[in-house]
Amino acid sequence: MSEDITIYDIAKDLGVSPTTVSRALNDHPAVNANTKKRIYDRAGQLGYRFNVFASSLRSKRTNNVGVIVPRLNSSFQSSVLAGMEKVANEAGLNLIISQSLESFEKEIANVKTMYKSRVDGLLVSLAEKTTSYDHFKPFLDKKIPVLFFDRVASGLGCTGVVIDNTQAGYDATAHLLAQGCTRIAHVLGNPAVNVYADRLKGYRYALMDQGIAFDPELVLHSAFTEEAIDAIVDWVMQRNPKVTGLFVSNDSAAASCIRILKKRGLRIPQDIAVVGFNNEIISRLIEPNLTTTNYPGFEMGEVAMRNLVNHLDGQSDGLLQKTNMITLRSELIIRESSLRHPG
Amino acid sequence: MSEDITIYDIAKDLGVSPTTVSRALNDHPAVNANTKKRIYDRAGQLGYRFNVFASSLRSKRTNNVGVIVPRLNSSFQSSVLAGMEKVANEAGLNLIISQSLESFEKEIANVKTMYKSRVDGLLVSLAEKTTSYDHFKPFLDKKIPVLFFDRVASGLGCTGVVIDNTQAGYDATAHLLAQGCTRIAHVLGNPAVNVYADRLKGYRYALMDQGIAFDPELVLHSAFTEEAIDAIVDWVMQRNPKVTGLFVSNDSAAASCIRILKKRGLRIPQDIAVVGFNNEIISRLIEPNLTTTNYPGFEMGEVAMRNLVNHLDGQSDGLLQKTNMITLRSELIIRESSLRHPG
DNA sequence: TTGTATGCGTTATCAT
DNA sequence: ATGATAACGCATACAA
Repeated sequence: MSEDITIYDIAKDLGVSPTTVSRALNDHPAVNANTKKRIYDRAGQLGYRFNVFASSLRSKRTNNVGVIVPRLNSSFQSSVLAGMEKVANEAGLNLIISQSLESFEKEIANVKTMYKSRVDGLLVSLAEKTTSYDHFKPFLDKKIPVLFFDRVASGLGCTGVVIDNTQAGYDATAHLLAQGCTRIAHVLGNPAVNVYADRLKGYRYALMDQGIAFDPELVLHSAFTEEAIDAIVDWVMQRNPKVTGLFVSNDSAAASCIRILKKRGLRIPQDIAVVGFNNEIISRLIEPNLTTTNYPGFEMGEVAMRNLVNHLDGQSDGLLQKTNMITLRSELIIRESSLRHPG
Repeated sequence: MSEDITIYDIAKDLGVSPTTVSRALNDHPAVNANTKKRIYDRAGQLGYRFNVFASSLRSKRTNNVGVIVPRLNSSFQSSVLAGMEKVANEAGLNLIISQSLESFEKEIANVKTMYKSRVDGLLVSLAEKTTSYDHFKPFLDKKIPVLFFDRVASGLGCTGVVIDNTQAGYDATAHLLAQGCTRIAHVLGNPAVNVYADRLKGYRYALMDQGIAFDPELVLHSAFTEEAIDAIVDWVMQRNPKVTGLFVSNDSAAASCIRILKKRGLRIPQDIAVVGFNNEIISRLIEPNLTTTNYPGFEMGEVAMRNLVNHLDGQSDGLLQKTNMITLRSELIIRESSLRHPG
């Protein structure tokens, strides 16, 4: 457990003041290039390690930003994080990542931990079960920036990075209609979450535009847990008249539905055309391949982090305050699970 | 941006010394229960926030532990992290998580970041591309504990938490042999990684035990990237005499292979029986369902973190030093993709 | 361009 | 059971 080298050691060693060493190591412009080089080199030789705690204590900046996601085990979230990490690295920020596992309690605990860790900013995609936003209040009170991505909180005055879920829901439904489906069932998650609420809205608009009456009997709220999938399929098969199109707001759930529907003797897409959401890897492995909406994960991560960085650097106080929602492009990817009229 | 409350504020407010406040907040036994309660309450009222930086600066402990995983988007890794988080929470430790995306360079950068962050300990599952362990030297030099899980480094004297990959590889191969496959191909990742090397060993032992000569023509090293999958299938189909069993050391790759093999007109398992590895969700969605080896992710996370915690608490200096490898139980899960003789 | 002095908020040490 | 004091390593206001 060798002793840690400090800027005092380097200073003494080189016959300069600790201030100069500090400045040199922070690449301060007012330090002689020569001196700077000598200090850099000596620091390297001595195995100097910058003390983030002393620095944070003094400067009141931690260079840590917190990220809270519902689940880590999705290719979408992994892409988001990769995008965030890229931008954060360039800006010299570290990421503290945690997952809420869709639980409200766990999200509250995570936010509290982030607060105690004194992150400079927070990036959040809300848990499915989140029902209020009080847990973010300490951040807002202290004016620590909070940005949301994908699953955003409304009414907090925080910037959000999203896709146009209403449009995406509309496109998915319109596609099913164009394939000749008239009885289209829609399965979504917690309707308090913007992504599900908006897609449902799009579903209704698309029906409306085709003069088809909205039937609440064709809308199901599901927890999307493994156990819930069987219930979804049961529900679908019990609809009367028969459902000919199924729009599930989640790829894994949609894929599982396809599997079970096939087991029960239904042909996809002839008997039921199926559309998912998110373009997870599974959508290209299930048979038939799943029609879905592509989510720009990496880009969403980049944009969210870039905005936070700009805010922290004070480059965009005016801009960010006014920006309330940043919308990225998404697209419907049509595959065999919904293609009834090839061509 | 209200001013932060410090223990001095609480002390002044209550007419006690800052030392007492510090002790009370750390639940020091030598503080009067009454005083303690008064301090707790007042801290709450004033909105006091513990300053981790001042604390870390003085105590030289950060209560942060770093975790580096190859990829976050797998249900296995997500389980591992959940297990780690559970134990870490109970011990009052925070997790700093980062992904190497299987890249050696990125792993080096991650380790460096963890070092600069002064984590109290490090938990690592190596990247596929990692070829040396020099980047861990700063940790070892400073006697900061490094533990490996799943993909472990040998020769560093660090504890590792693993499953018996040799046995698992043996069981998978023996199962294929029992199903009547004699020409069994094996596809693995970087053979420098223990998990692949050991499973290959198991594959060879199983063949040996059935008196079947090992044929290097039946072993393929793959990067397991999306692009590499087609190459795997091409390779499999070019083997001569025909391959009747396929053991792929990765579930997603195995699932993709099944999909493509089916497209090319082969029946699974009649023409080729397929076995994967890891029991990822995909293994139960692909058709036919994939035979695979179940990995105890959550438990692996718990065990690894528990060992680190014990080490940090100095509870087990003797024990951990001597423990070099902790092996958890895994099991072959037989599903339709390899079942040629039902019963 | 460089240096001096001080403080950030906590905990360790020693004392009472 | 409680307190006084110093120290952790760095950054900054001010001075030169």
